[in-house]
Amino acid sequence: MVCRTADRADSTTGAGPSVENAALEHRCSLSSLLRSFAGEAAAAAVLEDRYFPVRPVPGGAALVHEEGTFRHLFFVQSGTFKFARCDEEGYEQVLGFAVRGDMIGMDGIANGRYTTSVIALEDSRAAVVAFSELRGLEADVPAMQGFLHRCASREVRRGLDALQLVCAVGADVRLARFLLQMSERNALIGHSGRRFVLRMSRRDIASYLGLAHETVSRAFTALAQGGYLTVSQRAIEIVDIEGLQSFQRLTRRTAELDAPRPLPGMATDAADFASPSALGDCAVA
Amino acid sequence: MVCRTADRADSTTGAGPSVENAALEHRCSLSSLLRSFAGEAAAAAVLEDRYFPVRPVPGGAALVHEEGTFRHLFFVQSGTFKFARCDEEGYEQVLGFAVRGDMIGMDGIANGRYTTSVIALEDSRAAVVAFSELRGLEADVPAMQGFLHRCASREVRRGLDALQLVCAVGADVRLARFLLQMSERNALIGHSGRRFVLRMSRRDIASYLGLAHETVSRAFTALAQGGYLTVSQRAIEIVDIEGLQSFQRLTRRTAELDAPRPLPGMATDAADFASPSALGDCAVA
DNA sequence: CGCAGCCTTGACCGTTTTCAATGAGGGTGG
DNA sequence: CCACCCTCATTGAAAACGGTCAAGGCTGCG
Repeated sequence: MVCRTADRADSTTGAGPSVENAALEHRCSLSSLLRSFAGEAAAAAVLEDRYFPVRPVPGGAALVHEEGTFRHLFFVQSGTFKFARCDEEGYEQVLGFAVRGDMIGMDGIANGRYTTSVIALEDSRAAVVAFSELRGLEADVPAMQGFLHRCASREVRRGLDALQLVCAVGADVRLARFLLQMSERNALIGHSGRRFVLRMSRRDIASYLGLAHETVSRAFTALAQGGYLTVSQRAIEIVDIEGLQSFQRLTRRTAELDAPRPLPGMATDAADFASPSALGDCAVA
Repeated sequence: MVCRTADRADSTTGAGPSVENAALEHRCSLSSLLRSFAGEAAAAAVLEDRYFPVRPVPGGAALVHEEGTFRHLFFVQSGTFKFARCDEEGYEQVLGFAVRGDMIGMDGIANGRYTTSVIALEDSRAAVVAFSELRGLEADVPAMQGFLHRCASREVRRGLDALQLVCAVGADVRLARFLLQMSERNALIGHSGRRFVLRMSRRDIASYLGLAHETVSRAFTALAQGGYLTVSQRAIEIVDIEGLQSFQRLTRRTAELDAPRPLPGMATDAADFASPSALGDCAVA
């Protein structure tokens, strides 16, 4: 499964403290965790540091199994994971991807079982934190206040973004949105937003976008011919990011924008708006 | 449309003000909140009860605006809401629905702004709780321990379910999945899972499923002709729920089921299933 | 009663899926 | 070291599916 990824090295050492010896390879401090997941300020506010084990996951192996008992949350340190569910026929539906800075396992809290498998796409590492311990930490460490809530909120938002990505448009627009999203996430963790290597197969992308993998392939060549990007296997370079962004806005169903509902009740709430101007009228035409 | 409702605005400010006379219509106790959202046990454990304002939202009006400042979480008491985003062309993408027992607003915690509009599909009511107050409650009231985490987890899971629903299949299978999901949620809140009335228009369903509304209409008649259900406008009766469930499993791409990956790293996670030691073995081969 | 949305149905056309064939890259074992 | 196998990616061609356009029925409301 390929680790010809020279570029991975730096990302590994990225946030951590001194990764000098083997011992630290497999541990991760609370402060470095907070640095990645809650910002520098929170990390600096940690007085008494603590350490968590880090689990290395070889490419293709599972970090979490669908239906597995929930006990831990995971924080991606390096590498890439995919979330997936299998229906009983064995068809695998990819539901998302996680890179450094993403939390894994939230979905398990409610019912005590994870609801998706989480599989490494390359050799990866994730800090392992028992949920119970994390809750104790939230109570004890001021800098941790609301940590889980913010992580959870991010997850929810990411889910909504993913939904919006998948819905409502043609194949190449979907792919454009996907690539822009990957670009953005790459940039967020300090990599290039213009040049990057996709760590997932075409088939994974296709599953995620709800398309046939051949269609994804064709969409790639279409975007390349459109001059938006160059593709060489999984290596992507976005050469016209603005063009791609405006292309991505294209929605097929432009006809429906009229839906001029006169709105029966009116009582929306000014209060939710900070500023008076507000884009308020969006929802309710 | 706009808010000629300047007067109503105060209801947003939450906790405090004039909830005096209309009284119980517009208030909701902490214990009843917990009953719906965390179970009877939690509700019974409340010693000192408290009350939250309940906001009535007429059908078609917005409870929350995309981009609105995050201050409150909402707990649906009655009625139905849809989550939606508008792209700049004005096309409305529906991202989900909420009924009694669902929480609204989680997505706002991370960045201080809501990321979707939330619009009532019929006359509805939602309890309004300031986030800050809720956090205080979690600290003070034992029965509230972990309340937000569980709610958040449910949201995450719901998002994943929605994603899975939308992806990867033909139109009528999507509709079948949607209806089964609605059925299940209806049953969860004590209504019939066999007969129910959809509160959203075909267009909303279509947007949610990423289809044209005509296609949704055709899918309804297809399922009806298949003998799975009867449809009269928005009233649904599922007559063959097992049949519908097995139909829903049909994935187009059945060819891919072969993908018999022997899963290279297998070491996966005995840890996740296994006992307490769990984290010890992070050094999975 | 008549208007306005909503839902349904039909026909046509474009996109995507499916089936099939080919080539590139990597790993394994002779 | 090379042949072989396997997976991944790409491309072509035919067929199916869903989208778009258009028309008509249904329901609720003024």
